[in-house]
Amino acid sequence: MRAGSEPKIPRRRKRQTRSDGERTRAVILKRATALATLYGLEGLTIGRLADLTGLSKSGLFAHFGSKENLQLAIVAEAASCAHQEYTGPASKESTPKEQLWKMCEYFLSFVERKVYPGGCFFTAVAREVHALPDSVRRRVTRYGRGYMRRLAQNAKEAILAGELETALAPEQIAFELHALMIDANTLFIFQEDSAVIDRAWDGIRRLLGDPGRPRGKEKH
Amino acid sequence: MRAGSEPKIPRRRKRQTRSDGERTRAVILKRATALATLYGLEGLTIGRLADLTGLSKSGLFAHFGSKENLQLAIVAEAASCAHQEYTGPASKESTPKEQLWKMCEYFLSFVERKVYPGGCFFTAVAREVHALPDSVRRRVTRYGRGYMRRLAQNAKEAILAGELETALAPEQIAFELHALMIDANTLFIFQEDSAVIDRAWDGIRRLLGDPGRPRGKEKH
DNA sequence: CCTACCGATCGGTAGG
DNA sequence: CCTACCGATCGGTAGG
Repeated sequence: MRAGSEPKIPRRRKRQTRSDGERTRAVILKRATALATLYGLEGLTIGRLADLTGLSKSGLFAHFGSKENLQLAIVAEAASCAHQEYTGPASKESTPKEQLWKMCEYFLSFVERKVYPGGCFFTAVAREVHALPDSVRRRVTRYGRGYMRRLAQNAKEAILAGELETALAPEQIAFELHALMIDANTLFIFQEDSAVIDRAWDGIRRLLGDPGRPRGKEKH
Repeated sequence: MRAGSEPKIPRRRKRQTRSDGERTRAVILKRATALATLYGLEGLTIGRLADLTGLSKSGLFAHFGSKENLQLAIVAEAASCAHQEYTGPASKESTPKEQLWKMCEYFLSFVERKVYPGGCFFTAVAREVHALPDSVRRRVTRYGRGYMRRLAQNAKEAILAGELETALAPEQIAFELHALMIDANTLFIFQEDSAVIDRAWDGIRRLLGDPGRPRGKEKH
């Protein structure tokens, strides 16, 4: 993630076509999102991002029009990545309980594989909400609420389907799963303590009542 | 916390004595620490802090000598506040298990009373560790590890003393208590969801095996 | 503790 | 997509 180690976007001799411009934009966004997990949406300046992608500051700026639009595009990219990496694949499971398991498994795998150097994007930028433009703040908090609702909804369906025997309310299960996953994310990234992934699994197994289930290391 | 709503530090006619200077410094530090929980240690600029305290930029700067020293002083102030608010009082309890209860109680009370507008200081600045000077980063991460160790040590002593019957390792109990408290802090501050404090308590009670214990709202 | 400054960088613009 | 700028603000300094 050091500036010098990233390949620059190649200059082309002829005028770029529309699809070239879109490809450039996509490359910028992927790097920007990864970088924002380390330095935040405010700490990621246009100048630094321009250096990192090998464009001039104003050349990069032209792709977005304002820093606020850049931030909104980054949030959208992060949401898309999250859908592709953990929320989406979990939806393909056949039962609510299996979906819940996979939500946890894909999320923790996402963290462990360091898809983003700063771990979960929405956790990383949540701390900045007081400093962000309203539009950006709203989308970040909305995503967080949606994720929590999804966990609770899956837990509720699993209980109703008789798959999950528990004395706890679905919202309680959702909160505790969330706490275990998010704290594992944070401690893994910031204290460089990889044992926390296993500790999170220990708690998840007790919540979902399936202690014999294998950890499941396979990639998806 | 708005700039205009805070009283300025009064100008004095005569040259300030040493104790006046120290009082000014203490006032600056308290406001700076509170502000850092919202905007981070990097987002808190010397200019903004000077406006907020009614000093000139260089007048404020003279108290610390560099931004790094200011950040170190803020971290020390936050650690001192944490000791006074939750870790210290919990140490006065007679048994390890009661200490563990109080660690949770005082921490969640600290969050709920909004002692700092951004909640737990160390959680708030943990996200910035990649952008902070080495000296500052080390002290922040060291504090976090010490807090976790304290939870695990208390859990271990409670188990050895026969106060806490559990199948879990002390480190597992520490991690789960930490996760519940930190996620409650985060959701309380950033999603403005006060139900999470009760959800954290629900999880804590199951971990510490004392479901009949009253919540305990009294201030300390 | 102040005024008056420094070079660097911020987000953003003009014009091509 | 570029060069060449803009005013504002950054951390920090000189000198009192």
